[in-house]
Amino acid sequence: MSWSRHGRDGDEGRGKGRRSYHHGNLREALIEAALDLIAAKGPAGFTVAEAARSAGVSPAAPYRHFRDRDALMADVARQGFERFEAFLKTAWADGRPDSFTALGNVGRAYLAFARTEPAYYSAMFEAGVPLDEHPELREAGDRSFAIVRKACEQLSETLPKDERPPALMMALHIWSLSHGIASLFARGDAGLRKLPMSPEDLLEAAVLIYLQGLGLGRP
Amino acid sequence: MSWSRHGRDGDEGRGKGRRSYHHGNLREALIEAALDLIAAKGPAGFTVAEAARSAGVSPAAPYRHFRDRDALMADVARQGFERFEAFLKTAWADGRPDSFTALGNVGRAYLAFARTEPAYYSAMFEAGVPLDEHPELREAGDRSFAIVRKACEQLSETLPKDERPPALMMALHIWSLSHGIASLFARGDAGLRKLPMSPEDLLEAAVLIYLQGLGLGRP
DNA sequence: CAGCTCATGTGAACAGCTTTTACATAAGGC
DNA sequence: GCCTTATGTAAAAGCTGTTCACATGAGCTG
Repeated sequence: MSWSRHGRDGDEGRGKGRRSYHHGNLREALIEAALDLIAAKGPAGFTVAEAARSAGVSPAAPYRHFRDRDALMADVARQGFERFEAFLKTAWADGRPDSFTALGNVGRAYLAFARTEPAYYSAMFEAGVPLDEHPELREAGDRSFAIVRKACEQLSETLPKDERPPALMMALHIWSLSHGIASLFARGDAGLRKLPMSPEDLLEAAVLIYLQGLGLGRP
Repeated sequence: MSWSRHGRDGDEGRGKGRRSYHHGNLREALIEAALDLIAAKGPAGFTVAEAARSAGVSPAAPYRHFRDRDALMADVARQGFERFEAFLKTAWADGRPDSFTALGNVGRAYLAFARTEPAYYSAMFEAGVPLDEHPELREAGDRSFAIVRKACEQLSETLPKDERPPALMMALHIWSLSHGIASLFARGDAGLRKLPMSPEDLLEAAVLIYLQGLGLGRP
């Protein structure tokens, strides 16, 4: 919340208590405000005007930093994918202690991200930002996917060469499963379906069964 | 498109060429207009005003039939779930020729619906209609899910009693997988990710591997 | 058929949103 | 110290959702 404005400190950060004409860090302040709004009212409830208000600037100011509403949303999503990638990478931990366990950790991390950062997750997957008009978004998404792909590759290679399933397909399956569970049962808290078990357990069971079917049972 | 207005015919249906004061079938005309708009511009692009315009009535008229924008969207989604249920039920075909094959047909039907009715699918899963405020929506969704559950039950029962996986869990897994693939790769045509295989093949492979893992390989 | 009632439409209005335009301000390099 | 340029404002146009009082006419009741 303390965006600091070029290092000078003062009593800013209290909503409209801004003194200088220039904000100093409006771009990030807007993204942060957008995140709060999306978390509170869903991706459709986010408005440029309210983000501007919450950053203490006029409704026109955001357009110095973003072409339009979609561009702001796309930037939120891009930032989300970057954090997502880092989060998954940490969970994967270069395949330690073993690729089987590590892949399970990636799955849990996927759901944990959807649950603890529902605003990012919404912007990334549910805001309907057209990927064709925001190629940087697609690339950021691909980088996240690459982690899962890498994990599947490494796990697949624990099998003898002629029994290895195609890693790309595995990755697509596990990604789809995780995304399905996340968007049906594990995003935020509003308007979601109830479940007789935790989403994490549901995903873990599915992955175990799936890997069993590939001949990749627990080592 | 020819809503017929109490059976009388004339040259209506040409946009604003309506003669009588009362529309006669506004409710359904609005739902149809909403579907077209959602299909064309996504769930966020749909506006009550434009739906009213396309039905040839004033912007206030829709509020005689729907409490607000969300209520209209929820009704579209409800209708979508009803068609979805019927569609899945047909694909299931009471488990013929055998429950294994029939479950595969249900999966294909799931994706086919998402692809051929992207507007319904959007309204059902991506519009962010709060389920708590529209219980009839949740119930309609549950009825669709029940088909998948039934299919899993019947397939599970082809195994000896002590080897049967819990049908509810199976159904959740397969539903999540289908939904994940549908929303990542198989809805409409805009802004989606490319795939090295058809979504149908991707899903079929996943389900086969999953069932294999449960000890439910092809009979 | 006359008349009443009620569902369903209209028009006008308000508030809020997105986005553009012309103008204001200040930061930083010459 | 001045000039350029990035970044802010105010005002406006054209949308939107939604509500209000009022208009219309379909169908029942007598």
